[in-house]
Amino acid sequence: MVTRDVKETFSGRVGAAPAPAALAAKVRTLAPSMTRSMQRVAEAVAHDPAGCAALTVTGLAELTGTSEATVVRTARLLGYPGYRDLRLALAGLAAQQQSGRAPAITTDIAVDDPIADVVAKLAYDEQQTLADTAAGLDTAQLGAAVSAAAAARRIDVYGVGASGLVAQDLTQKLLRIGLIAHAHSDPHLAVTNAVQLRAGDVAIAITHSGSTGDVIEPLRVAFEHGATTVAITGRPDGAVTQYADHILTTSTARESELRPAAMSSRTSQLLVVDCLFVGVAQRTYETAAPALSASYEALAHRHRR
Amino acid sequence: MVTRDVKETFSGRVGAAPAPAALAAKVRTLAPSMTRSMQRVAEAVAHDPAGCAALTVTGLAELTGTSEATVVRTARLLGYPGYRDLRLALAGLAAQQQSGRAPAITTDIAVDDPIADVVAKLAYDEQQTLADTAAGLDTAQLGAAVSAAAAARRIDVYGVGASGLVAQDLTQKLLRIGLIAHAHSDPHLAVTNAVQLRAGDVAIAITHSGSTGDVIEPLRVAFEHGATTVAITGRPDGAVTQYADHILTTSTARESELRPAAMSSRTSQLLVVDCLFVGVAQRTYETAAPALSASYEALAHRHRR
DNA sequence: CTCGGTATTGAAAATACCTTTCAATGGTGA
DNA sequence: TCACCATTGAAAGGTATTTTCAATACCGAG
Repeated sequence: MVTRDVKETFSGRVGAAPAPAALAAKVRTLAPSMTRSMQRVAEAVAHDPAGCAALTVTGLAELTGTSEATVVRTARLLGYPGYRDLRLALAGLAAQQQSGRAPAITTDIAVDDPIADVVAKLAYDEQQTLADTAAGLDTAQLGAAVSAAAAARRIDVYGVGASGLVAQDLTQKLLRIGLIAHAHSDPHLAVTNAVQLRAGDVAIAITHSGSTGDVIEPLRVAFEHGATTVAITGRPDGAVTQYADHILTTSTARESELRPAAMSSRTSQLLVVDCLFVGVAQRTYETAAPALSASYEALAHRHRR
Repeated sequence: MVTRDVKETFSGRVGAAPAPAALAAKVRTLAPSMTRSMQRVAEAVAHDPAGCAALTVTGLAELTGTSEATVVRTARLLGYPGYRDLRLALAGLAAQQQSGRAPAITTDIAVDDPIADVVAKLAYDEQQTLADTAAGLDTAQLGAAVSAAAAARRIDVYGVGASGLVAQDLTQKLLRIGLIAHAHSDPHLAVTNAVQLRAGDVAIAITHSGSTGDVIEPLRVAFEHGATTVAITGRPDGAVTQYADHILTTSTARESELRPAAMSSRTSQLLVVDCLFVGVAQRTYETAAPALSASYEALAHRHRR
């Protein structure tokens, strides 16, 4: 193998598209994978886009008590070629906020919140999660995943815990349009099934943390057997992505004591899965449409009895 | 008299404030006082703000067939300290223009919609569903259900098909805070378990149509054995409600060929289930909080290995 | 038509800003 | 405790921007 010197330049670049309005979401998504100083920079940027847009690298470095190098690294991690471009995006964001809507302040759910507040806050947060996810989703990656799935001989989906339910949701729907799909939440069975996959098949791993071994292992096997692999994860830098041909990023809303991460990650994952499904249904419309109405009929009879 | 060299720097500055969105107007106002080359630059800027924002001084100078100096002079005339700041304003303007354009999300998803539209429409629809659900949820009923569940000896949840996943989601979370909860999607097992229930237990049926026999039957049995029964349904007039002490209504968003009802009903059901969960977690905070952090710890270790 | 003066312009120097390198540091696991 | 790797910022190295300045175009008067 040829070893090549890689400039630090592109090493950290994770997100594909420079996000316009999805910046705050992206910061949250990538925050866990950032170093402390980078987090400080990211926080400053997310907290006051307009203010930061007015600063030079040096200024922002001073403000956050870090160095220019760190600022540039952060900009790279957020998906921009350099600080200059991050700054431009920031200016855009600032303009949007100012002209547009409210900055959306979310208070956490407290133990003594009345139930009506709980409903309002949860609904708001999940709406926010949806918006963030949609904004941060790389449509090129999604399109590629859709194409692969639509043409697949067979689709295996891996997910454990809360993600397991999302995996089942996806397969339920894919089955409805006549595709061959399986959800595996048992890691052993997942691996033994993964060895059956070959080129033209598709394997999809769903993991919020991006580091769930039980899900990575079957994806690795599928990858090595030549299947097209897709990762749906909240951590585009996670271990799972090294075996993923296509990466679909879910957004990470902040969690709190009473609102576990599983809640918003699930919302985000489901949206991605829905998009994937509709995309596949579009591509296979000829067969999908009659299959859908057939299953609809079948259920209608079941209810009527 | 002392003659001093005056830098060209501030000579041309005319406008007082850097214009945010009124840039095109400013260009027109100042055009007559501009030299020919400056007019070319101003015209380019007014014509395609987004495009120019992507260019460096040198780029814009080349594009307009002028020099960097002229570009800077034009920026100054427009009221900015230099080209850098004009460029930032341009980026902001571009972002505003773009966001102002409505994505035409009112329409249904069509077979030939590009994938980006699919994402936007789905996200929008699900957001709408959430808002509708939150607005239509009866907090009194929800509060009653929460009280019952928080005090329950045991909680059984019934759901089949897509609702089965929601049932599992709920039980997963309730288990996490130390409650005893089971999800049943097998109607036979559901009924045989329902006969075990008695006063102080809670049975929850989840059905979008409100008429799913497989779910109604176990709820009826639970009801007759004295358990407190809850129905989560999109049809508050459905058959399921006759055995329900508390009714939680989910919203019914319109469906289309490519977007089956299961999609938005699931979103709606999940919100209701989340509210129920958080409510219960609040009431049982003493035991729920340590249980939540314990399960968090357990998972963290699993990922770290 | 020619000349002197002024306005306009761009090439190139100077500067500010951004990016990269690299050595020092601090934390982590063996 | 030691060796190692990740993290960090100082400073070197490049670009982009700004300024200078000389060349040129323009204009009105003689």
